[in-house]
Amino acid sequence: MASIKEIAERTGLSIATVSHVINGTRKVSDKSKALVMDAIKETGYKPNYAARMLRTRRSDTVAMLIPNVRQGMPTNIFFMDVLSGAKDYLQLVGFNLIIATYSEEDESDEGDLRNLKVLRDQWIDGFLVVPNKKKTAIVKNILDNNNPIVLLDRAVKDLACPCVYNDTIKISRDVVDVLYQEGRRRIGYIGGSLESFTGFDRWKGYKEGLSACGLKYDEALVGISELHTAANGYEAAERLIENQADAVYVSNDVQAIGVLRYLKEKNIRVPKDVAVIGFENYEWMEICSPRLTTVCQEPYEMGRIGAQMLHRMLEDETYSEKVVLTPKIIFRDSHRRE
Amino acid sequence: MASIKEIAERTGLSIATVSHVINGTRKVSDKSKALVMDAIKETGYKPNYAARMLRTRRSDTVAMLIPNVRQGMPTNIFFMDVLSGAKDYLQLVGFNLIIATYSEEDESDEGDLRNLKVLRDQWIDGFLVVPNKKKTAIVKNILDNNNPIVLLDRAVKDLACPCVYNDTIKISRDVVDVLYQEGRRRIGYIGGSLESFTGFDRWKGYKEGLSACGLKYDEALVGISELHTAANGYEAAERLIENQADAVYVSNDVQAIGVLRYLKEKNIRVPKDVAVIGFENYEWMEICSPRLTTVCQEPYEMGRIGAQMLHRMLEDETYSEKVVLTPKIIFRDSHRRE
DNA sequence: TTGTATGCGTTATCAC
DNA sequence: GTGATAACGCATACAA
Repeated sequence: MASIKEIAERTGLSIATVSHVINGTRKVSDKSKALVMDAIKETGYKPNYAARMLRTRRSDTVAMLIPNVRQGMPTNIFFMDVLSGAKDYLQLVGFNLIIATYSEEDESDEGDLRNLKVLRDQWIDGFLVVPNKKKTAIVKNILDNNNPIVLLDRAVKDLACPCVYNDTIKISRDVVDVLYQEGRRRIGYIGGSLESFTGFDRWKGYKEGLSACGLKYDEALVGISELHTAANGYEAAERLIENQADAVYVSNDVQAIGVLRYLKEKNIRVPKDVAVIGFENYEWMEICSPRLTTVCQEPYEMGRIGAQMLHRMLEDETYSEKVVLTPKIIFRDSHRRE
Repeated sequence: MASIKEIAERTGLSIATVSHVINGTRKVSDKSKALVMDAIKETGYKPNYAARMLRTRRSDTVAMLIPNVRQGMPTNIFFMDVLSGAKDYLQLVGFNLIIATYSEEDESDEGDLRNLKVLRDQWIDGFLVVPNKKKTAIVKNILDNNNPIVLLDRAVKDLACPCVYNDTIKISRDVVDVLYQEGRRRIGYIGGSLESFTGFDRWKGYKEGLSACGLKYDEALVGISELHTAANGYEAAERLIENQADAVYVSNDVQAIGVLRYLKEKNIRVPKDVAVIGFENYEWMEICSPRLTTVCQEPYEMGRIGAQMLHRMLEDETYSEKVVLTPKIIFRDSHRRE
């Protein structure tokens, strides 16, 4: 591998000049410039990443930390889209993106801090993190080390750091309102753990939505489960239906699968007997019977904007912002009165 | 940030000894060892990644290159699983994983080579690549630079490099056989471009399967489209049904969505009127009507094995292997005679 | 407009 | 068992 020294020798110029040509960091005569360019082309010279990094203390690399994703799960579409958004932006501005995960189940913070090489070695310029309510240690660790960080998807309220997240509470209120407008009065809720950021907000919005409509919050119509599995959704649906729910807001895609399976098995007509509104907006929701009305987040945008914010933070230390995205409801057939 | 020099000073030992303690690379007295460990703990010293990299010429970082993924697509589940498998293994053995994508549409090879920073800068220890039939330039470029590479999902036959892929031809033959055993005689095929590795093999297996059953290959029962979209699947289904297909093998998940939508709209009963076998094995296929019988690949395994192979190549230059995975058919309800 | 020389933090070679 | 020191390739302060 050719080095800058070789280019200098070939061109009869100094290392300094060559370096300045490469980085455009001071005035160089056109003649020298051309000389250097030619030599670079001939030798196929590439600046040594490690050497540059050692000198400049910048790696042009950011890491994205997400919770461990289960195999074959629709949720993976969400994370992949977030990832794509971030990656597309970073690739554009010449940054590398490292991907790492932490375990959602493992309770010990120390485990993550020990296992995440990317946190241990201090060479990453900045972090994009999808945080977990139980695992704020990772975020704190990054902040303690004075590393730039942008939180994705979930805002950590007691932590003053930049983030991009969805206004889940508002959209959940809207969902309830839609169902109410369609004449539903026993509107149920199925969702994930209240210990999770997203689980809590979606549930909170549901509750607020009820009272905005003048409806009572009824535990019998609420199914919360720690794990997001189709089986959980199935069981929750069973209970809600037994308690005469006439509408269900399922606040995550995996449980929605279970809910739909239950309704189909029991020949409960959607939306005639029970209206359903789901979460996330994937193509496959088009082929449910009937086509599923859902809340639509914009994961790609979230990733892209987050990466952009982080990039800006790397150039301007004082920059900090909280960006709130507004999810939309995609109206299909499963919510409306027939 | 504390450096190795500081540790040396604190302990009264030399830099060399400290380095050897850290790397376990030569005998050091227990006493010195303890001294160093203590100093490291006190100062929170971390070896400088760039400096080490500069010296050793190893980054302990590999990059995964995949085709650009469209937003909200089930295919993303597949890639995310591949990614997870690779990442889990690499995280375990202390490697970083960089993720980058190339555009499937962009015809110019040069575009990718120019835009992919990870290919330009030569600091990645090895590559995991999901190749594209039209874009072998990326693979060749990596090989030309003498970088270790493992191909994922798709084997490039004229290129002798290690890979993990599925025996798609065989499983496609099996799919046809299953439908034949169920009494179907007008078995159609819907899939993606024959210009793609996967598209070609699935189609080839279908064709071979037909002749193994003594059935004629009939163009009227075959719908190939360049783009994998639900809309394409829809149109293809329309044509096949008009031509009296009594079974359809849809060889990718996105088009399957379109096919199912068409059949539902036209009230064509599955599997009574038309049997359907799909591809990929995601949870949402459970809630189709009826539950969709599908070919099941193991993307997570593929990623994990690929990473493992690459890791081994980095330690042993002579190592090279081709691993063939065997997909399975997940039997649900959409294939069987009622 | 250009060149010289120093140092970034390691690892590894050689010497003791 | 241990230490001194060169070298990795680059960016930059200082000098000309």
